Formats: sequence, C-alpha cells, structure tokens
Amino acid sequence: MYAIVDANNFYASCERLFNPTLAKTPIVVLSNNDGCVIARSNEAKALGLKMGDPYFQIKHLVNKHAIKVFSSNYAFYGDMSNRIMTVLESNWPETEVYSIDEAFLCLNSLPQSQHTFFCEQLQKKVRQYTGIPVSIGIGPSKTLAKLANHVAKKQLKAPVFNITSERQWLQQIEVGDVWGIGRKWGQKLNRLGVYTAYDLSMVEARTFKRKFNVIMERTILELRGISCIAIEKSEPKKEIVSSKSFGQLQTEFNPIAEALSSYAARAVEKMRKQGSLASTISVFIRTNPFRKDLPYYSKSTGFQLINPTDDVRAITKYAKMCLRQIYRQGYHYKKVGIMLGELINNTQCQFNLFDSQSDEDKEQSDKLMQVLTDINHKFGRHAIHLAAEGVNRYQPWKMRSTFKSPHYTTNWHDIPVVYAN
DNA sequence: TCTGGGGTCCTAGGACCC
DNA sequence: TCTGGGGTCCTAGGACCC
Repeated sequence: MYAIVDANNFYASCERLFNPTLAKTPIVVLSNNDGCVIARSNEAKALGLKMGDPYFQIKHLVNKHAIKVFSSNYAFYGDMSNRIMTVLESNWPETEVYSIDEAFLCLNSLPQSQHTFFCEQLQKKVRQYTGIPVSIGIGPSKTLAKLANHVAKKQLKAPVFNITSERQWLQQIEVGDVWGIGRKWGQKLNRLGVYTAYDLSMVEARTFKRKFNVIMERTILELRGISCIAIEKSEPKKEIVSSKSFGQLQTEFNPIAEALSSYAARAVEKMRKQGSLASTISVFIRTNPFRKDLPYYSKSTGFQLINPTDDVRAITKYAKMCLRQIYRQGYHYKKVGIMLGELINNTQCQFNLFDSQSDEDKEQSDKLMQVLTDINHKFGRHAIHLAAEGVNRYQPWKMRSTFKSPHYTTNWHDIPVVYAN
C-alpha cells in the first residue's frame, strides 16, 4: 500500500504563504525568464489559464481579472519543499521524495484500517507546520495512489482519498490522466479504443507491452492493484545539466561564454554537493526555435575527460573550448547549456595510467575547491567566483525575473517583519 | 518583443566480439 | 537452393515525469 503526498498548487501556495492578503486572489507563477505559466491557484485555473501558456499570450487576461503574477523563486520553493519533506520523514520512516512537491510513503507496516486516519493526521500536520496545503492519495500501487490523489483534488476536493475499495472511480478518469500516460500514448490508446483508466486496466497486458513497451505493461498491472514500482531511495544523479535561456538574444561570443561559465559553476556546485566527479562534458547552444524570421542554429559538442574532475577551473576551461567549436558568428542565440556526464563517486576515482597531473596538484585543487564552497556557503552563492563568469554588473544575458518575491526564508534581509500593536 | 529547466527509461539498429 | 548463435556496447530518438 502506498500514499502519495502532493502539495496543492505548490508554487502558488508558497507565494500566498507570506502574503495572506492574496488568499482569494488568482495567482500565476511563471517559468524562468517569465516565459510560461507553470503554476496557478484554483482561482486562476477557474479563469481558464492553462499550464504552459506563454505569458505574453495571457497578458490581457492578467489585466482583465487582476491576476497576481510572480516570477519563479526556486530558492524559496526549494526551502519550503525541504520543510514539508522533513515533516513527512520525521513522521513516517518509509518515504521517497519524488519531486519538489511530492513524496510517496509505503504504508505496509501499518494495518489497513488505519491508513486513511494516519494520512488525515499527516495532512493536518504538514498544514500546521509549514502552512502549505497538501492532498494525499492512498492505493495498493503507486499508480493507484496517484490516481486517488487526482480524485481527491479534482473531484472530491478532499484532503485525503483512499481508492482501495472504491475502484469504480477508474471509470471516471481519462486514460491520459493516468500516471505514466503522456500526450502521445494517450492519443494512441484512444485510437485503440481505450478511453478511461478502467479501460486500460482491462486490456491484455502482454499485447500492449508489444504495442508500446514494458512501462505500459507495468502501468496496466499497477492499475489492477498489482504493485510493480517500489519505493526507491534517492540515488546520486547520473548526469547534471545547467542551462538557461537568455533575457535577450545574444550574438557575441563573450557574453555567451560568461553565461556558460556561470552555468558551469552552477553544475559543478550541484555535482560537488552529491560528491561526484565528471567524466564527460558537453555543451550545446541554440537560437530561438520560435523566431521564424531569424535563421535557426543548434549544435552541441563534448568530450571525455582523461581525469574525472570536480575542479570548476578545469570544467569552465573545457566548456569554453567546446563553445568555441560550435559558436558561429551571425546568429541570434537564445540558450546555452552544459551537461556533466558519466558521474562517478569521488572516492572511487580510477586514476589514469598516463596521468600527468601530480598528487600535489590534485590535493591543491581539492583544497581550493573546498575553500570556494565554504566561502560561498557562508557569504552566499556567488560571493566568490571565476572572473570568467563576468565582472561587470550589467550582464545582458541574465534572465528576466520581473515579478520575483523576496527570499522570505533563505535570506536574512528578506525575513518578513511583523508589527504587533 | 515575448514560448522553462532538469531529469530518467526504453528501444532499435549498427558495430563489434567469439 | 543454401548463409549460426549468442552476446556487449554505443548512440540516437522517442517517450515519459515534475
């Protein structure tokens, strides 16, 4: 038996948390660069705003209905996420953090009769300790728990729903809303006469494995209540990507190299946090695919490192080498990014037989990197960085973030002040 | 003017091995 | 006429998730 805890309109709920006057106001949160809608409060959903709508296309609705708009504030959402996960983990041992706003619990060690009550208590506790409303779905497989959560939110408007003895709900759920069925598969299933979650649970699993793949077979079995996907403990990432669209299109090499250097630093930071070294590095660059009036260009390149490393100087140097290979003058670039791959544990590094780097070099690099990490941890990200990231205050490639809320919970200067009379 | 970022898994096909 | 059987590794592309 599984439960899935899923925050309601997570980013929108976070923005509301320190701004209670917005309790009834429609809210949307935009993606990086203030590009698309990625979160909506219930009021905004009711006004017909869709996930992924480009902001510039919905601006008229924003004005018409006085919708409150926020740029995404991941430092804030990430911190709220940690708080929620801490509440869950300290109240239940078998939890799996599944995404920034979701966690699975394995309930097998609790008697069936207590599942619903336990989750109701947990739901209240999260609300009380963090201020964020969550919904919990319960079922005999992860897929059914997700489905129960969907029913709780969309149909019942209830905080907790246990689908175990209420399987008739499967007939109410469109097959495209099933966890693991995306747009393409949803359409293909419709063409095969499968329209609801119930329909899918009744098809012959082996036939559909042939028509799709083994993931489809598992989803079918899971819908029947046969659990095929267990709780997974968090593994280190196998690859780490850092990329962003520019605030304005870029044509020159230098600002793009600056942006790339800053993403490289970000990628290294993430990689060092999980204790890995990169064995491969690749860089990609592309123009804006939506601009039909400008020539399109997209290219990537990369290479294998002889010595896996987590030294930001080395990785930045190699990244810029890659960029030099693929940069062409005359294009309007929209995005650049770096990918660190074949990550290995930094304690299991296999040294190269023909390694020219001495042990002292390595030791010094390790120490230097640790000092950088420590300084930035103490004085804030970016307190110290490579000059390659740029030293001018004006960075034309920086993303737009026009409507960003304060870092309420992660920055001393942004902590809200409350006056009591 | 304006359209996100970061991941994982699976399959097919080609190259290669004995 | 007829052309083995069994395997690994790599890559590209497509699908999915949040």
